[in-house]
Amino acid sequence: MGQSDPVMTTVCCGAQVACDQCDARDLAVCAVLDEDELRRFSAAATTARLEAGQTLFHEGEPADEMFSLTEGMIKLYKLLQDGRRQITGFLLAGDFLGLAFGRTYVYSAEAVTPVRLCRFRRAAFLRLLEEMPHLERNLLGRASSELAAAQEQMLLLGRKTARERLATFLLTIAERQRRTDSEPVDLLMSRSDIADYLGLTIETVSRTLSTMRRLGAIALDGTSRVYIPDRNALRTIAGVG
Amino acid sequence: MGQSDPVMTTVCCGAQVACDQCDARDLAVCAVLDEDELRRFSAAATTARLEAGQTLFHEGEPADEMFSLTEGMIKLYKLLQDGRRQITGFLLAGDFLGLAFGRTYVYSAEAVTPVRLCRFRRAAFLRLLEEMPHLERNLLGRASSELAAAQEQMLLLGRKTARERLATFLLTIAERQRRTDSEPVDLLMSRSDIADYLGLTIETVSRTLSTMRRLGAIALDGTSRVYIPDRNALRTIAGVG
DNA sequence: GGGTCTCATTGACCCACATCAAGTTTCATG
DNA sequence: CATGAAACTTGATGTGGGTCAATGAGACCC
Repeated sequence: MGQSDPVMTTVCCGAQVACDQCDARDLAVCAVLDEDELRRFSAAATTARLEAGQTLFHEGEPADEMFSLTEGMIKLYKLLQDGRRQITGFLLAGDFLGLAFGRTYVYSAEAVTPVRLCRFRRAAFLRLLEEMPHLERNLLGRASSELAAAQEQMLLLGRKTARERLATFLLTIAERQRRTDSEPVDLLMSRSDIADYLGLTIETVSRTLSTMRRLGAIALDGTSRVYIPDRNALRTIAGVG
Repeated sequence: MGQSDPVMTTVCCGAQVACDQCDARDLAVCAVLDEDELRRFSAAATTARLEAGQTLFHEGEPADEMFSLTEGMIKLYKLLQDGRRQITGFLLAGDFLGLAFGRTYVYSAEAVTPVRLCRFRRAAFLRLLEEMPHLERNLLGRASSELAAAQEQMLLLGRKTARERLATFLLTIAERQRRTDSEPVDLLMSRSDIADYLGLTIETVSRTLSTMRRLGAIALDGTSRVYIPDRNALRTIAGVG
């Protein structure tokens, strides 16, 4: 999947208008900019779209663009030469990706669903960063929470059982989607993505979900809709975290 | 280990002098400051010392101090309630820790060797951050590399075998210590720390090191001195990475 | 120099999860 | 609505690394 080139729809101008209508307007880095800053910011941006399965960039490629995700879901992953894959994160609207002070990307990025992004030339973005201290502070805050999430994930990968991993994963998704206890969550990604995110195989993911269903901890509607009748019960299974 | 309170040796003034003699002067965040900035910076700092095994802070405590490590090694870790532990990193001179925009520390920090640190009140540090854009950029750069390291570690924890984990670990240490191929590296930390960093048990760490010794990939001098005769051979075992 | 404490190594056995192999469901397409 | 492919589930079996237990090796102290 995703070996074709990304579809880059460049919007010539009218970026200001686009920002007003943007789903991520209050979530993304641009939320901290004033009107004038936003104008300069959006002038430096073009927009891009990808279909599900398309690759935005590969680990090791020169990192000369940075992105702000405005719609859809993107997964970040790293590969070993024999094809073993570790997904290091799923990004949603408002998330920033591609920040690299080194020369190359340190992970690959691929669309899980159709996505829209704002796209910046690296040099242009770094210039904006110098001009706008808010922006830098916001990115530092983002990096700092991402780091905390990464450490949480290390705890999961290094020390949790399969059942604890799945429970933790479902709770995290439920919180990100801000669903109440009775509303279902939408996984969006495949079993294979979940497995590669949790350091398991698809079979173990499937079996563990089935067991949790049998125990009444979750209910499944189709393959990607999950009901969590009692979040605290799941928290117990997750080993809190 | 490390349940006693940290020993905080507050140096009343003379911080400027201390900076001149500091091992980490060119490695730490202060490396980017000019003379005047450094004066203000060091005025806001006190110094602290910890013995091996002492705890600097615990996960969940209010994060009202931040630290720059100037000497020795500190480990960061997270715990599950039943005591399972994941070490998320080992810090050396020049590393910064405790940066938290949230209210509490997201990990615990404990001295592996005797350490010295510069210590800042959170509010004072954040004020310095506003005044000194270099500083903020430097921290963003640090956060960004830490994030890359964290993702590399997720790949290790989620997808590598015990042998690959150990090989990767030894190579990383060898690079951090900038040893030539023939010089030995010093582990400093215990088998239990290594195990909790690599998501293994002490027995597996020990067995795997013994196997690697038998294969000639490494030689051991005592328990913590490791010779790596051919780093490329180890790289092959590590699955490059 | 012997005692003891901690840490590391080694061995025997076990189990959670991986692997291999069928099915089964879902969904796109004519 | 039939058809095929891809994704998912389930079952049978294997195994890497965990668990439990014993032994060895330093370090420190009297």
